[in-house]
Amino acid sequence: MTERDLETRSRLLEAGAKLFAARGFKDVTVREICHEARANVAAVNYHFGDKLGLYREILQTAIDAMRETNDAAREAGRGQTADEQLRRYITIFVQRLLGSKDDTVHRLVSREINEPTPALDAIVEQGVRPRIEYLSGLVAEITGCSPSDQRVLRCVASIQAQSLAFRPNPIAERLGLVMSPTRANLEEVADHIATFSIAGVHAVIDRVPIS
Amino acid sequence: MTERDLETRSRLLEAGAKLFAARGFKDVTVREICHEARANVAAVNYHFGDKLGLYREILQTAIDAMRETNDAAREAGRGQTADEQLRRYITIFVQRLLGSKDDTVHRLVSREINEPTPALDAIVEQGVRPRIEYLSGLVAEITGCSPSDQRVLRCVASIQAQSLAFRPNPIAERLGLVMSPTRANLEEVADHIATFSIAGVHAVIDRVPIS
DNA sequence: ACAAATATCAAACAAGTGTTTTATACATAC
DNA sequence: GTATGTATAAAACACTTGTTTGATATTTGT
Repeated sequence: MTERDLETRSRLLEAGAKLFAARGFKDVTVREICHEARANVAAVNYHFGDKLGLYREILQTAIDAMRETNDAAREAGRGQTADEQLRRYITIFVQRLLGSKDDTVHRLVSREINEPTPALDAIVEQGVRPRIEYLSGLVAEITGCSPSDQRVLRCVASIQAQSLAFRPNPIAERLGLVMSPTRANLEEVADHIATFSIAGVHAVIDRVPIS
Repeated sequence: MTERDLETRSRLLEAGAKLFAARGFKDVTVREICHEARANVAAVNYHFGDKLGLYREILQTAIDAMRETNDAAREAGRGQTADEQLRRYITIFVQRLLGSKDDTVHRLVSREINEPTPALDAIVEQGVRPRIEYLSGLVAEITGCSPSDQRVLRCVASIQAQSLAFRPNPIAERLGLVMSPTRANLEEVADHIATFSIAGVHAVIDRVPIS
């Protein structure tokens, strides 16, 4: 491993992350990646075995970022009431999701959801499951139900779905619903999701007596 | 146009719809479609000009189905209170989305959202925009805000996001959150989204005074 | 300094893509 | 019946894909 090697290797990782996030695994060619990284066409196969090897390594850094966000969002709520923990979790999550200039991580994960590759398992186990389990625990505490109660899981799905919905996307764009990533707007969105969701959780549980 | 012609043409449409829904526009080859339809490789180009022509025609039937669902969901709430109109709209929508055995339509639209083709415009204008505008009007009526109020639009996004979230997907599957499409479960999910959302809408508006 | 391992490069490979061509069957109209 | 427009078929075309090859630098260990 020479210094130059590391440089080429990391340039490939960087270019690959950018392109995979923008257009998905299958739609990006190794030639594009190598051109973007100013490397030879054979570079990907030499350094990562094959295209999927490069993708896996890129995805792992995305997964690590998910875990980090997860930890930060949990930490933000320590010692608070369950409602407030939920609010802070949503806030941190939305800020990371919508507020960072580089949302490569989330775009990668989002792509993986819609066109799974063999690397999906790692995302689910290391990135998504911890998130769902924490939210389930929180909603269970709020409602007094079991974390595995179907009503709890539905609430978690509702919360998670909203958090992802406010990412810029071609449809919202075409509808003129540009959610510009202003700092103020960001807080408003996070506040919206939190308020909307907390009220939703309470309503769903109040509607039917706790089993 | 002989009878045999019509048969081949419609076989191509059928096979294309099935395959495009399952794997998206780019991932399906013309050869696959023609094989599935027991037609020659040149059949697609002969009958539809090119691959995109076939896709456009398939997608148009999906758009028509969206409009039909939209109309039915509106009709279901005639003469009711705004809250009840919203509840019924969500119910109809969720039933169509999750309850039909053949969800080709929604899978096609979903794919188009995540990897847009030149045909996305038609979906947005004819399928999505009417839906958003109706929901905006409804939420505006519930809250007393303008339909173009940012808070109203955020609520609409929250509602729509939840409706789409409960579709079976590889991640929910891997997490063991199998939402089996039972009839009972279907009603529960629709009820959950409606109750959760109506409470959410009221909470979001109560929190900040109406402008 | 020299040999061995490592990294880069241009070129080619094998497989697959959408599309076009050319020829043949088929139906319908005159 | 023959001509005409339509539909199907096999083959080839032009191009792109991920990957491999073999040669040439470059760095490293001694």
